[in-house]
Amino acid sequence: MRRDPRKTRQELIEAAAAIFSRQGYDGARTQAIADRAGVNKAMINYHFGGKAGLYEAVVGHLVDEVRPRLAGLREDQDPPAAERFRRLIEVMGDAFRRRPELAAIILREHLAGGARLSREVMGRHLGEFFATTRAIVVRGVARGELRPVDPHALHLSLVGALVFFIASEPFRANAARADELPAPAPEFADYLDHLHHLILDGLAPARDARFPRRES
Amino acid sequence: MRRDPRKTRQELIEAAAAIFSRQGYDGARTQAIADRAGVNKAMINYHFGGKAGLYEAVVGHLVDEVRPRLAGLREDQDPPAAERFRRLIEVMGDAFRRRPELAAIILREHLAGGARLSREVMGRHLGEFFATTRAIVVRGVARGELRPVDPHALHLSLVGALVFFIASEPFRANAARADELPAPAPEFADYLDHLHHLILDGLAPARDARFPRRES
DNA sequence: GTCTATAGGCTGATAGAC
DNA sequence: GTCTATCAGCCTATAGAC
Repeated sequence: MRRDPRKTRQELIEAAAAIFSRQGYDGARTQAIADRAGVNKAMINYHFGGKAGLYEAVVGHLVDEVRPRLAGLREDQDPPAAERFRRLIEVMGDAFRRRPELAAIILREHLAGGARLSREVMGRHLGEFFATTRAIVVRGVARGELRPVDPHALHLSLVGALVFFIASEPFRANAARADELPAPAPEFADYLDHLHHLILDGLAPARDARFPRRES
Repeated sequence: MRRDPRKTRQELIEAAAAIFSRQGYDGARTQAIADRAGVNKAMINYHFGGKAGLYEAVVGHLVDEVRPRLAGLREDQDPPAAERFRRLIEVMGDAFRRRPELAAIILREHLAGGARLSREVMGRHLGEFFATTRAIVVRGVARGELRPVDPHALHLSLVGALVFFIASEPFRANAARADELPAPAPEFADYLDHLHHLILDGLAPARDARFPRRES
């Protein structure tokens, strides 16, 4: 049967994203990916040159979905830092909610040292990612809206906190099922609020005027 | 040649910790573990019943190294929340600096949903971990030292930020080598300070009186 | 307890028909 | 472009000598 080759590629990438993110590169079986995509295993080699090529295509595809929105955030320098952070968290949160695979794959690739990524994906895309946080911090400090802070440190803590929430969801679900956790995990939207508030004011009691209040 | 069986077990666990943390469970080769430990591959099956058993032994061993220090933190309720957080970050940071494998394995296991862990390791140990953060938060809020905050959310953001820093070290080293990152990563000790300050005061400008100042 | 040799299963990749 | 059939390699686990 003759299908649309673009559809084949697309379906392979979607299936691969799901499986690579859950099983990891080494744990993923090309047979499972092909089955999930509903295409023949040989198509992986025909269209992507093999498992490694498919993996790279997946990462590039996922990263490209977020890039334009991050670029917009980086360039719109007018809003105050608090508002820009809110948008940054919203954009990243939205990307991760719609594509939990992205969070898992970012983490797995960090753990692997980026060894499987082409220089292009690794440097350019993730460099831009960091540049967005840095742009907000530098501007905010210059305006006196933020205390002086290492942008790199803030970026790592923000991304780490965000990615970990998504990536640990299967674990928490498992632990909750086993009644091992004494408290339920927060909803994702609440967690994003929490992060925003934490970044702006930390845990300082009520004197905060920066985080938009909801109660009182 | 007749060796000390306890030494064989110990060396296998050490070697396995290094290799599992870098390559992941599926990526790890039992041959590589045996080579690194300087023992025969068949010893893995003799002493641990196979690859899976060795993995569980590794996780249990790593987690047990931190447990007593966390328990101490949980029970010493006298110091103010700011100080208890400082100690918590110090203890976790110290554990991760001495054993980067722990951070990587925690992350990988979260990604895998904890499927490879016995209920004991999963629930008891990590439940205690969360309980420590929660104890500090609950007490701090009750004393008015902290604003009301979801302990679970704080725990996730704190652990995520910390674990991600360690786990992404290979990636950053790689990116730095390729001149892809515009700024050097912070030192670990500085990052711990950053986290402590972030948790206490966020990015609020100078009005902070909670984080111990160093300059001025 | 330790080692060697080997079995047995599975995986990614390819050759070739259509 | 897609599929079937098949291969060669690798990896874990085991049987058995020492």
